[in-house]
Amino acid sequence: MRLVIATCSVDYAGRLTAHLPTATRLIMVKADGCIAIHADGGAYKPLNWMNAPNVLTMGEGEWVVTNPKGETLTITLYEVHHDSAHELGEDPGLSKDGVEAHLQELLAADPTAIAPDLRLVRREFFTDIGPVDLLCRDAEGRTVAIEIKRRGEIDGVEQLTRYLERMDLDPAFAPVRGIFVAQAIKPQARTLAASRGIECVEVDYDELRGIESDELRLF
Amino acid sequence: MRLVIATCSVDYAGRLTAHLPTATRLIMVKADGCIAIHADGGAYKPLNWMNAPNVLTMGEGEWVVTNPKGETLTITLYEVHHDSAHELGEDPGLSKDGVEAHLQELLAADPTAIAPDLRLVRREFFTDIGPVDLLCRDAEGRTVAIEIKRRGEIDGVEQLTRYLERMDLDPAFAPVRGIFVAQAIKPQARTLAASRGIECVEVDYDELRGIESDELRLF
DNA sequence: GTGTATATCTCGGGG
DNA sequence: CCCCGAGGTATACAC
Repeated sequence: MRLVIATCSVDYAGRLTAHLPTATRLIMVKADGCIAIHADGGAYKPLNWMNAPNVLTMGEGEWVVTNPKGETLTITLYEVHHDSAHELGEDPGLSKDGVEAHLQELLAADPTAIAPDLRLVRREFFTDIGPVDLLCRDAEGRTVAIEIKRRGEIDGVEQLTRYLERMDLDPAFAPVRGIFVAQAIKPQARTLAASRGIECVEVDYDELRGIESDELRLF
Repeated sequence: MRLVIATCSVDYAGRLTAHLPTATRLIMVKADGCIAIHADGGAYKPLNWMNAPNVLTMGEGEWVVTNPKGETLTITLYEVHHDSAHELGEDPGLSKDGVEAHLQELLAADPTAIAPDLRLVRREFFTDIGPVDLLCRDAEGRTVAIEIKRRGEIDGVEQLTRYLERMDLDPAFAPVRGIFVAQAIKPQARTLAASRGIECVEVDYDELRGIESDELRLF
């Protein structure tokens, strides 16, 4: 990784055009070729950047980065205050816990946490417009499509609505019952769901993990 | 801005928990207090970060960052390879061109670029679920709701559909004609729009700017 | 503050 | 390659 602190101006031309007036900034050049220009504030997002793959041409006081899509980033250097290079090596990468995938896993293992009469038919059931998180059947033998979100907002209801619309076209499934599941469901999402006949269920992630642990302990 | 290259491990506990095994990385500390940990590759997003406002406690071989929401980032330092601080000063900020706002401006100035019989009634017409980009009337006197996007994807069609549903409840408007406008419209968005009776129009940004320039030149 | 829409979103997975 | 969906999304802006 190369770190350059320089007084510079920057121009990006690609999906949009953007210009940075002259000021002192950090230019970060990573081993994979991607470049980011940071100011001394404003969260983690750089002011300008260019992802790999790209080609970096370092001219006299001007760096030009181009990528295969025809986007260009032009850095005009007026003064370099610092320039150092560092060998970092491969990064073992980040491990995460607590995201939707895990929530889906827990609920797939025990759909009765959503409603007592559910049994799982498939996880990630593919319709031609995308995957339904959980496909179940209820006590009456009705097909149940379940959309799981960490946070229950309007988007998720829209998504489930699309799946329901689609599956209702198939007589083998129709009429499909829809359940929207999240750790917390916002009032507007709840209202929209209600107006479309979709049930809402809130689940507690920690509690689910607790239940799972308890069940494991029984064996 | 302080730049530290160090062999370290990192743990984040907050909206989720995440762990980074020991490796050499860049730790960037910005003037506003926000911290980002970068590997030597993988685009501009840091592996871990903590935005301002937060409190950084630098102990012996361990930095702990906490924010008001109770999230914590713990950096365990094993070896520091580089440590430098730099005065960057205020950044004048980025100016952009070519985003949706400008596209909307150009089309508001001349809705006939969308369809020859349109005349503008209002820009940013507020319904109770959000603003319609352009509200027009056509030659037949029908109300036309127009949603403008840089890239035409399914979300935009959903958005326009919600506005149309809403406005159709008002007899003063119904039946509302819907037009989805973008520089390029993806096939699935087109299909969804068609199934909902929404028209699709692609516009060329450079051409619009050209037309605008021509008109200005006439005066 | 909540709600809504945007982003050069980024990033990853599946067909 | 595109499409789709998630994100510790972040960010801006209206109410």
